[in-house]
Amino acid sequence: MPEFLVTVAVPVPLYRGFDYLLPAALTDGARPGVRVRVPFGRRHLCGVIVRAPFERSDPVQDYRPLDAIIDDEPLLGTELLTLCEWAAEYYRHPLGEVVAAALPGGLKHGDAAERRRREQWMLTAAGHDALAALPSRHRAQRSALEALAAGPRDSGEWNIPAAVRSRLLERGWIESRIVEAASGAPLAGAPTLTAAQRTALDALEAGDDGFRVSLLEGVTGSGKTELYLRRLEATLAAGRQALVLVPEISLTPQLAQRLRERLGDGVRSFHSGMTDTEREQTWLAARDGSAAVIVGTRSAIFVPFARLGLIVVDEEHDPSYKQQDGFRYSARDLAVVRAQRFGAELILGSATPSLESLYNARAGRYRHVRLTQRVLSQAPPEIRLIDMRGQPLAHGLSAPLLQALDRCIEAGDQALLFINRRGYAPILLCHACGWRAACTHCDARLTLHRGRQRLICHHCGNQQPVPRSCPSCGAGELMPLGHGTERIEQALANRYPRQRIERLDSDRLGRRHELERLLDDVRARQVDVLVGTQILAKGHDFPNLSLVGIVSADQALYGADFRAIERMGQLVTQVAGRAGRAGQRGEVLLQTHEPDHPLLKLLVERGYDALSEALLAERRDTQLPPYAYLALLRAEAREPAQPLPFLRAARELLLPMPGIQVMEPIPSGMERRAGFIRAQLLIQAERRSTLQRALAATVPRLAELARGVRWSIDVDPADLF
DNA sequence: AGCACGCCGACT
DNA sequence: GTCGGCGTGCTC
Repeated sequence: MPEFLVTVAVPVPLYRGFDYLLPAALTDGARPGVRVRVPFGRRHLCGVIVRAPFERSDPVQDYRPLDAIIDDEPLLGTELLTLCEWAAEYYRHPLGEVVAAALPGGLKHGDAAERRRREQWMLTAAGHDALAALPSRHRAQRSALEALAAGPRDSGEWNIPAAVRSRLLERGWIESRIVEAASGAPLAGAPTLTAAQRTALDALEAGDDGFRVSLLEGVTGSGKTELYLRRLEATLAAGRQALVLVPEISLTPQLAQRLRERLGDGVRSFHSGMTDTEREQTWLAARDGSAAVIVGTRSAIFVPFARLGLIVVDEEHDPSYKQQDGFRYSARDLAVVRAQRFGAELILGSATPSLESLYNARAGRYRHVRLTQRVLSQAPPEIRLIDMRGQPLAHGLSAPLLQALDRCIEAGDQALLFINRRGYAPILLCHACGWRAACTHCDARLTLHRGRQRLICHHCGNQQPVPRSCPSCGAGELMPLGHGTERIEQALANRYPRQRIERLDSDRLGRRHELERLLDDVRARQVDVLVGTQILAKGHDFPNLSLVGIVSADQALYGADFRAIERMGQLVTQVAGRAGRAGQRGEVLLQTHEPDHPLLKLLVERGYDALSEALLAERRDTQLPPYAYLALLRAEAREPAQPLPFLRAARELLLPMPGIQVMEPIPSGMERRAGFIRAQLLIQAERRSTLQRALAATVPRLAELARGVRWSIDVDPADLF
């Protein structure tokens, strides 16, 4: 009697398939995509069958039988499974780990794939009355009730503190109900499109249904979201589902709510801020077709769909679509692959498209749809450079910027200041001996955080108390050098004691409700000046800003990374775009010590289009992406002598491969980080396929060379540090 | 990544 | 004399 084997993807970092004997009693259910429990060494793991049963041909090899089959039906359909296989190949990451990354929480560990009934919260009649009568000092209750007044919310998507919820429940103002499936009808109708939006929508719609990629380039305020909505409506009307990706968790509730108003309550969120159960339920709801639209962050690219018709990647240029550790995939690039294999439509939206997408549009692979006018038709903000050289500065702020702030505040308008640096000051210096607070684990200075009274390393998270006197000479006065968001916030609070100054950076994002409340206050014009980092550039809507100040963008101009200027252009344009949205033209001031830098001038005088044009020409001349393909082999070890020899050995493996260039291994930008010495090897190719071939032949062999060295391969690296 | 096996230092 | 350090080797 012949024996049968199945290949199982096991969640371990190994580049091999693992074959298991299939017990005769289990033959029927063993299909690709089905989860199984398998013995692995001394452990038992949950894996996924990736190859249908095949007859055993090797009589010598010792196989172990699998323990059990978990699913009756494949949990991963062909579509998701082949996406995982493609991603594992392309990013050179073990398939078992890719599959594990695609499965949410409990499902990854073998929990039964059961759809629970869906619980929703809604207002009672008493709740409606209470909302009208509630004193405004009950802020938390009020905003919770207001959220429900707009319509029922899924228990997982109604982010309020448990204490507030139980208080409301006690008073009989809210109730929960179990619903079977999405049922709510849209609450809002569609607004009339502007002529420009109409033209753009026609361009998105033209041609047959099915696979197509459109790069929707639209300046801030040009109404991209309305176009997404139109295509989403059409997709749902055709009985298909849609996936909408956003770069940041904090953007999901906002967008999900807006979509829900128009598309009904089949809109569900999916992101890492949800509990395992919530994510698992949403994942299953998309898979069985009962969730119509999923709004999510990067990891949502692996949500399965019964009938996927449309993917939208909002702010497609955003670097957070690239995972920066472990399985280093790009959700935006996988969206292209997924849409193509599934015959779905893909819209890449941005006010500042990545050079990759512009290049693809230019090459005719993507439709290039432009929305150059703002809906409210005011002129786009003009960016004015402030030459800081030799100027007196108050906490990093020049006289012209401070004067503009004065005028803005006097007029009762709102201002935004952008600085891409958290904390109070990036350096703490001893005035007497020159000592600087440094991280003991990294080649980095510690950042002074005054609010928390701590010195913090932004690279490894290491913290220590702020010393009273210099630890080196014992005598000197310690002075903060440079400026972060905290310091600017404080300087402004001192200058404008009667105004409300708020800070928005990842340090303040601890509690989700806090962010939403702060944004509400900003929109209600209760905040006069908002100081923050790049979070401000990520699509939050501030309708009342009349002044945007960019404290500095100079770092990018000296930045070693080849994408630094592209990023700077995107950030500056995005932040500037926040200015002057509702009727009034905004003012944008950019402080710099490099007012003559040609690319900075180009951006300011002729805009992101012209900058991207120039950068593309530069990339072509230097043979960098998108005109070439890169992979970066990173290595790190506790022992300083280890990474480079490992990379040299890896280079020897790679050198004979045709069609690629292999650079000399070099120490990483920050050589020591979190106690590890790091180095990297850059591989370059003119064609994706030759790079792929070279990596396929060499990467699985690297494990043998790695003695005490941790390594990882990064295909299409986002930065070269 | 786990989890074992295996050969050298400070403890009851 | 044992407990335990983490080097290295393997996982169908």
